[in-house]
Amino acid sequence: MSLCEDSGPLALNRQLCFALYAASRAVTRAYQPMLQDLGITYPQYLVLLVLWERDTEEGGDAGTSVGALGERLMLDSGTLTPLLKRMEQRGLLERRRASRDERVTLVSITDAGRALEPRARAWVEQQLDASAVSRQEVEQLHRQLWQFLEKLGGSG
Amino acid sequence: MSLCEDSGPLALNRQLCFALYAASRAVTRAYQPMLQDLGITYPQYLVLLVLWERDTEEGGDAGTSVGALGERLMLDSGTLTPLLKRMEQRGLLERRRASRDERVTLVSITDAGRALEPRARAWVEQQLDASAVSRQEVEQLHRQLWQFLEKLGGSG
DNA sequence: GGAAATTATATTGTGCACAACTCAAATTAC
DNA sequence: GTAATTTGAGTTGTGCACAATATAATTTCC
Repeated sequence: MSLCEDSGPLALNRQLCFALYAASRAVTRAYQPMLQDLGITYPQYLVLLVLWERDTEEGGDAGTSVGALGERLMLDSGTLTPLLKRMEQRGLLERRRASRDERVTLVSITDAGRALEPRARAWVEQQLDASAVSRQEVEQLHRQLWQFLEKLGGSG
Repeated sequence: MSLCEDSGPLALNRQLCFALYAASRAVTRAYQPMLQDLGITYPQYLVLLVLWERDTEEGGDAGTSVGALGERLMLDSGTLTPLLKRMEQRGLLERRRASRDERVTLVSITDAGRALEPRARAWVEQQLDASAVSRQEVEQLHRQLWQFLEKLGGSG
């Protein structure tokens, strides 16, 4: 790919920032068949991943606050609030105010939301098996990305 | 980071897809001070990178078609057309129809657009020098991302 | 050479991201 | 105990992404 080969004063860094940007969108595109089948979007899927996870923990059904979701997904309320409302309208989750602190909105998964988990899991497993990318490559890339993310966060 | 450590049925793949998504947004955030200084957005910066590059080639000023830009940035006309119109309004580039083929819109950089290049380059160089991430790490991550992108494209 | 198919861009509509702001509830300081 | 501050969601406005569609110019095929 020519983007990967040429050089120039801005080339090195552009390529990392652009490679990240392009790879992120490519992965979202790769998820589209599954997401369309489930009737959700990619960020909605990420929200479900967090809720599914909390759901299987003990004492899980207290709900997850919008703030906790945002910290986990690195998204703010301006993104999450309308997204969660759409998911609530589709019956995938419920939102209610916390009685202990009325400022907090607690989100909890519904049965309809739970029902999507095995379908998503099956698809992901199948993709990993069928993929040209080995699990080892996936793990290595993942590790490097988190190292990079931590250094970005630490240095500004 | 707990996102990087826990496990579960959907964990491995989620972490790569989410790591890419989070890293891409983190990089965009890291560019914000420079972008705000130049008065542009991140995708607009990517467009300028392509135009700056073509500008320094010989016979560069024939302009770049919307299609060529889209292929390079992996974006379609639905994204590019309004973005390019905003950049045109800010005087960073010009759009005109190709005389050889009236379907084609040619984009060419203006002096105002050219003037941003040294400022962007200086900032990027400075960031690379000041960063906690070594150039070697940047290069390795970049290489792996392109390998991954090529495999994604090849296998679906 | 004219109808049909193709191509390049533009338009429309939905859903993120995110900055900036509002507002109410809770905390703190005094 | 109440005024000032902080905190957690929500709102508003701008700008991507991208699917689906539209439109007009070009090419292809008889």
